[in-house]
Amino acid sequence: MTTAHALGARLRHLRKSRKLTLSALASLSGVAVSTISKIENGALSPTLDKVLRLADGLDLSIGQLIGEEQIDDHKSQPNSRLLPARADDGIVIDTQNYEYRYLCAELTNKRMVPIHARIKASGLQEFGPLERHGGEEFLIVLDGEIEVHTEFYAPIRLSRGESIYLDSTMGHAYVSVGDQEAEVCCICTEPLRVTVDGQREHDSI
Amino acid sequence: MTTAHALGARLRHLRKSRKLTLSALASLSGVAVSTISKIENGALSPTLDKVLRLADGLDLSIGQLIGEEQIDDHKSQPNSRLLPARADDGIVIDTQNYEYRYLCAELTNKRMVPIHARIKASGLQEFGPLERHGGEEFLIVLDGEIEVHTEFYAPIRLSRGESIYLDSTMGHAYVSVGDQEAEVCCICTEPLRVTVDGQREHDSI
DNA sequence: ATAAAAATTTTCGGATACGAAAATATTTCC
DNA sequence: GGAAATATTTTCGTATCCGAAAATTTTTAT
Repeated sequence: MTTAHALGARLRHLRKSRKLTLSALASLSGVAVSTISKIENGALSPTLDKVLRLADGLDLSIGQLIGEEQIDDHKSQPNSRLLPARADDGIVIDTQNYEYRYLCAELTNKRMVPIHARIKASGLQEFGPLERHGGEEFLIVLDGEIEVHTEFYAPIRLSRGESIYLDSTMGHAYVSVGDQEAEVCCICTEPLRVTVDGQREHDSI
Repeated sequence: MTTAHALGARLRHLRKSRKLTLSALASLSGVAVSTISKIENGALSPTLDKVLRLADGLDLSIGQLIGEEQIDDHKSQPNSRLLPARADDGIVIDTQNYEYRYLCAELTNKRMVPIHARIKASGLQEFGPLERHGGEEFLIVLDGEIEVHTEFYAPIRLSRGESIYLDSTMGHAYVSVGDQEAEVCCICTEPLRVTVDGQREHDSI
């Protein structure tokens, strides 16, 4: 198992990147200098106790220290990305039930997936089986009127300006009401990977 | 530090709840029966190596085993929450620049915060200092026309149906263009905690 | 209730983690 | 370059982890 060695390298990297000396980390963590040195060199397999103290001293969770868990600069690091979506930007994807466009798709690594959609289906039987995927979604009606069908709730009508929040793992379908095709904006927390003609869609986040 | 003892209790609980005997877990994890027994009784402080093997045997991350990290049913467990937001639902919050409502606020523990807002400010000097907070946000113009001012980009105009995605840590301000107050829908990935009259707002997620 | 089986704890010797201090290596400053 | 300061590694004695097997406790079956 390469884990012991990997932890050493990782620890050294984390310590150095914070410009800490062995003794600085020793006093932060309460672990002896010599012990940290040996851990970094893979010369011993530390007890949990020491690892926890070190994680604490470095202000990390143990998962982050041993590399199981991502070190999340996401939250603290002030990013400054921005991308507007114009009226007809993006590739239009045409499916049985929706004609939709991913908004701001050029911006990658987003935490939300905004989608503009025109709802073609106007009845549940026309729609087919309910859709389900990971995460949560929020939808707001931009134009027209829709009906939201789900696995566990009675159908819900939404008109222009109204919105809904739901767990995407629950089966769901949006259909237009009336003769006009409704327009909506839907924001998901996870990429859809909807199947189109049996093929998996590209990542959209 | 009560940690050693706590880990023991936790481990025992996790093992029992899976109906595993010491020797069953021993063969799953590769840690000797006697060692597991001692760990459970707090009679020794295990090495990281053993803890990792145990976590692996129990199919947990180390953070989950020692209790730093939630055992996350979130991802696998299919939730089925749903909440529509009607045209005038929710409490209206009136600030200098925006008059806004949290949508679907009755649904808690969401991963996104949807907000409906009317943009009162119509110039940057009227707006005051740029806002900044954690996470990311997506905004779509429902009515009227707005101008997006940010810390690092030239102002961007958006009209009805257009949208923008940005990192909320970057300073930003939305102002209406023209005499009409624009209406927008904004979705954030983290609660805002905007200060109103110096007081921190309640959680909105 | 008693024996047999299974599960857990204890024992004990060898292996190894640990920290203080010594030895070595690296950096800083004339 | 050389001395002083700082940082890191090594040494070594003690404490403790670890696993095999023995001892004990708990469960099962009759």
